[in-house]
Amino acid sequence: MDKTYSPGDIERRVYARWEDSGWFAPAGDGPSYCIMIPPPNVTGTLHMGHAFQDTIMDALTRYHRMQGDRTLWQPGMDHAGIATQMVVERLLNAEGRSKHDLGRDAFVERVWQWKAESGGQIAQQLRRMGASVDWSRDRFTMDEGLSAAVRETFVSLYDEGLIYRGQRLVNWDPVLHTALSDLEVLMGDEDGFLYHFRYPLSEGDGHLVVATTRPETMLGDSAVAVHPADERYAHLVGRELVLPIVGRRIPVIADEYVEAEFGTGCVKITPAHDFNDYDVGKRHELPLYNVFTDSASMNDSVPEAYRGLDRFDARKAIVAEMQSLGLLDKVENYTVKTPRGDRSGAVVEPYLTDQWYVRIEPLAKPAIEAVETGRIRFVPENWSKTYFDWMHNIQDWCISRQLWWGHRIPAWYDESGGIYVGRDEADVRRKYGLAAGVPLRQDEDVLDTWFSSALWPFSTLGWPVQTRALREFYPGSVLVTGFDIIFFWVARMIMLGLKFMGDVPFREVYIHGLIRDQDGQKMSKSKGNVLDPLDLIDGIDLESLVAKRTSGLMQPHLAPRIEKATRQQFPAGIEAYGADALRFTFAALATTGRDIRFDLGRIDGYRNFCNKLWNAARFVLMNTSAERPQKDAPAEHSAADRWIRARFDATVRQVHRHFAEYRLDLVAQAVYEFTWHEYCDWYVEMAKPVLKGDAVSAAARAGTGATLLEVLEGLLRLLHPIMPFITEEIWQQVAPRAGAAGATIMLQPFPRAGDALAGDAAAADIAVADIEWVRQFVLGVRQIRGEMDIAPGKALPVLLENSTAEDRRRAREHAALLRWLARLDTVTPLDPDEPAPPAATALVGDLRLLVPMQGIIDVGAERSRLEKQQAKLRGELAKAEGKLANSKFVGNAPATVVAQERERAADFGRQLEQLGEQLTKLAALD
RNA sequence: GGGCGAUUAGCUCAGGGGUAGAGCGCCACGUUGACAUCGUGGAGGUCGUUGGUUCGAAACCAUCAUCGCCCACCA
Repeated sequence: MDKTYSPGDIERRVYARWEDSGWFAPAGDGPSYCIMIPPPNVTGTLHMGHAFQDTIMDALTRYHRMQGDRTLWQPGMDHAGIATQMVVERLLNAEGRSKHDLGRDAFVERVWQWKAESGGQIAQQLRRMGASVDWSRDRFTMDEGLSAAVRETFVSLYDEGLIYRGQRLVNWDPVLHTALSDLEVLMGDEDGFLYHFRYPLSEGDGHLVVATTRPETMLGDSAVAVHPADERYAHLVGRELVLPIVGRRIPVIADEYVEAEFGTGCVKITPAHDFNDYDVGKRHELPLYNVFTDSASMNDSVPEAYRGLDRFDARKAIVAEMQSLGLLDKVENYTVKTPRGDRSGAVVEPYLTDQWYVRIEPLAKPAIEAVETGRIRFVPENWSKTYFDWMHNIQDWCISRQLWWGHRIPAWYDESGGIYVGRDEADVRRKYGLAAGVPLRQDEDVLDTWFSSALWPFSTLGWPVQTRALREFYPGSVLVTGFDIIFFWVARMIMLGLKFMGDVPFREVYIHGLIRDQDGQKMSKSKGNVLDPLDLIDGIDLESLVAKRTSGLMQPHLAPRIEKATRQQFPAGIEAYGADALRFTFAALATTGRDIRFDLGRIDGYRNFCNKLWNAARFVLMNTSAERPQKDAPAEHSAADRWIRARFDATVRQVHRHFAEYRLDLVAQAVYEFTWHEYCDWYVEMAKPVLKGDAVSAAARAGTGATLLEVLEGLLRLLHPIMPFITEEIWQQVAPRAGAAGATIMLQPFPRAGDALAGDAAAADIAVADIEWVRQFVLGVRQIRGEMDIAPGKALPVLLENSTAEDRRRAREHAALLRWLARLDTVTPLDPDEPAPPAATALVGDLRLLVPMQGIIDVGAERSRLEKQQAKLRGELAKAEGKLANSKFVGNAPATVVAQERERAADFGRQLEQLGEQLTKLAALD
């Protein structure tokens, strides 16, 4: 083995072997365990959020697989309608063509071609992360099977009256020319203006002043509304105004919707271009005047001067004309709530169109109950509140999109507009008894991408065919996802899963936090703070990193700033940390449900952790026999052996508990602590005198060798779910010596509580107590050494004062250990009446360790050292005594707490006494 | 306007009614045959504010402050 762990050489080889061997597929006859991957967009590449999420899912998957569960981690990708169409359109544009030049069929063909050539890069990147998904079951939402599931659900919902077609206002993206669901519209605060316009009365003098942020829509006004209780305007209700520029007569109406306190208390009503106005219009039976084209320029219904103008140009022109007419009352600066499409960034318009909707309430009801009754559990629990809030206020879901890439809506129209819904045209003709001669044309629209995503938990398993996989793996065990898609995806899966499978799609929903940069900023291309997980695995030099971050920017003028920040933060580029270090970092940061600042310091530390493990393994391999020990060869376990086994066992128990609670951060912390600070820092050091000492029996040597190997082998299995690569690589060498057989660590049993323990519990208890004593002893000597500046290499004599028989037994039995760990020369108990030489002191309970000072130690320094300890102890003692003197404490606190406090106070007292004695002796030397 | 979350060491974060923790960083010492991606020792915190509950609060409750996020139709 090399002196330093170098992941690059190992990871690809190890992964290829796992994949080629088919080990990711469900196996065995244990209970089913299933996680569905949230399908990444086919256009996507792996970002930090994916890498984090994949680490969590893979750790859970590997843990359960090792537990013997029949485990499936289902992979796949999403066709991502709008995103993918935009990518391919951009490519066409670069060739100087548009999708209309190609026509629908050729365009769709082109998208498939793009997918075959450049789509799904993320699958390769997932492999680099070590993801143990079952590639043999890989799915794509536009696969024939999944498309059949989409058609089946659509037809079924339609037949049941849960899907309908209707004309109403939708969120219209005038750039992409498609409808959007409410969720795809992002509301933002933007600087704008509030314009106050005068609308003259049609008869007599006077006018009303209306305030609007959207002057261009006034061309479509069909009323002005005031509040019914607003006395200022009560006399005008029912009269008419002349709509300026247009000249149309419009009524003044009264409606509760108006807030009398806002602005002038008069609102212009434009039913065709505002969701609220639409409702007002309905209540008052107002006419709708649509003034926009589908690109949101003015249509032919408006006065000639405005026809064809873009909406924002029209706005300026209308304000100018109102001003020249003397009808512009005033203009105020105003923060405008602006809706934008989440993909295009275009300002979205409420626009009157025919669209398909899912009637959501009947589906939402059981989905709410499923969470209320605990059939689905959110982790952490508080996300269920978010879920309920949304589900209780949910609106019908607009599922049609005016795109070409996606699942075409399985609806056909006859020449008079009759609607027929079926699996295909033949099915429709059969179902509705339409003769072959009746011309039918299919709906041009496709379905919202999230419609097919909502079916993912069962469509991937073969539904509507009743497959074995469906029986085995539905419902899934847990869904691992970010809170940002609870509405988009989680809620819809629950609704459709309950509807079509009659059961929840998963038992638990584990919601993880969002990965942010070291300053808490969201990572984004335009901020230039994106980290690519692959760069953390493989490393990247500074110039490549700068080039990567500054190329392809939407706003190229940001490049210099990004470059500067990048050069400052990564003067030497990014080191190659390896996938395991990255995964361990994610696991360690995976505290539930809060944002995560990705701190490079952490990954640095965990790379070192990999190296530590690697070197511990090197030590073990170099110092144990390659021969498997004979079954009946005499082996004898030392206290240290029993101690480390007990510690390992305690760690195993913790890990199981933390996995059950999805606390990967605590799993990581527990295994880190054990590996570094118990196994390496103490046990490996304790093993050295046994393995290398002269006066050691073969049986003792065998016992320690076996313990080193067996605990390491178990530890590798314990670490495997989080660090699959390095554990596999080491395990291949360690396992045979530790008596473990098998082709791969990933199919070995996960350590169970009790496995590692050797011998009876009583012996283990004694061993643990002895080793704790040894550690206190060693720490005491080291502290003297460190604080008194004694060379680490200098062997010291230690005298034991005030020792019990137990102390002397321990000192005798563990003399070799003490000498090695604390670099001691001799350990000598003093008789009770034997005079002690001047010495530096450390306490182990009531036992006083003395390091004689002649020539080594400065009396003054030792005194001030002891005085410092004394001061600390006095503080603690005062606190404890204060409590004990408080009769309320003694009277009310539980007896055990009081007893514990008494004990503490007594301990402090004794220690102070010891220190005091020692100080007196030192004082006598001055 | 509603809702949620956060506030603990210089930084990133655990913890949780009775002794304040980790990693990184910092200081000192160290080329002891696993590892300098290391070892040993050390310094460093009145746990955001103000009240309350309690024998006891960093933890529970309330209030405020600051920051972040989600939802919502005052034009």
